Amino acid sequence: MSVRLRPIQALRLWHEVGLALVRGNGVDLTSRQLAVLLTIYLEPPPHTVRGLAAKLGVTKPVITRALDAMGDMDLVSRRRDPADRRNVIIQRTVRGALFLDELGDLIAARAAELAP
Amino acid sequence: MSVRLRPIQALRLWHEVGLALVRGNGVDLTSRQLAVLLTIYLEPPPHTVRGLAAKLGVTKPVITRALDAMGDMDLVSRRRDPADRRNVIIQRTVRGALFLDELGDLIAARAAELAP
DNA sequence: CCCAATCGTTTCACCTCCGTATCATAAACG
DNA sequence: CGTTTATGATACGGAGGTGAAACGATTGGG
Repeated sequence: MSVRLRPIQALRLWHEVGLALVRGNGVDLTSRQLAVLLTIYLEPPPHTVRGLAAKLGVTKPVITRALDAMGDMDLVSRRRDPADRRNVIIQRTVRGALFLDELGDLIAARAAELAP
Repeated sequence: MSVRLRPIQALRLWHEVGLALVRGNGVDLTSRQLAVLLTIYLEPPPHTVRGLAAKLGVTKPVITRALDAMGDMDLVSRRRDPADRRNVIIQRTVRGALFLDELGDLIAARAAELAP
């Protein structure tokens, strides 16, 4: 049980988590890359390059390159859609799920500290 | 009154706010720039380039350039410390305070929706 | 069939960011 | 004073991101 998060506490939450991500050792993602990753893991599949581009309001190459970068980090994977081979289906990976699990725990823990 | 924010809700919160920032028309900040801005506005002054660099675990040029960029957007301002003219004191601006007010409201509003 | 439409990728020129190294200025100290 | 130390800014090369445009691959409608 906790009181509603107030704006000042919300900023402190963003601040602390942002610091943890910036100082973070391993993965460092662009804000757009993180937005892509969260969309893939939180919204119902299937996910396509075009759909993600529209969702974020950016051009398709932005998505392609974000997927390249995160694919190299093994956070997502791609495969052709067998039904329509023009499409590319973006899939989750174990490492990506683990990364977001930890991020969710981090945010929730800081929120609990700020609004007990 | 709200239940404690759970990890999955925390991720949804980050996702929605991240989307709003990415799609947002106006100010476009790097995660490091936002971390600098939040530090300036949330932690007690005075703030110096060196102190901010240590706080974020980055080199001094990163801070100098972040301040350049955010100074152009009128989110922060700099002035020499009259006591020790080697130092630069980073100061808040009306526009920066307004931007962070709106961000705090945005986060708090989304959090209230997610964990009612 | 064939040709237009769709999808993801690639190319291009430009810009910004990063860290290292260096610089100019200013204070501290012998 | 002159030297050392400290601070912030700048130069530089490298890496990566961005949008616009063009490109292959694939589909589906006429």
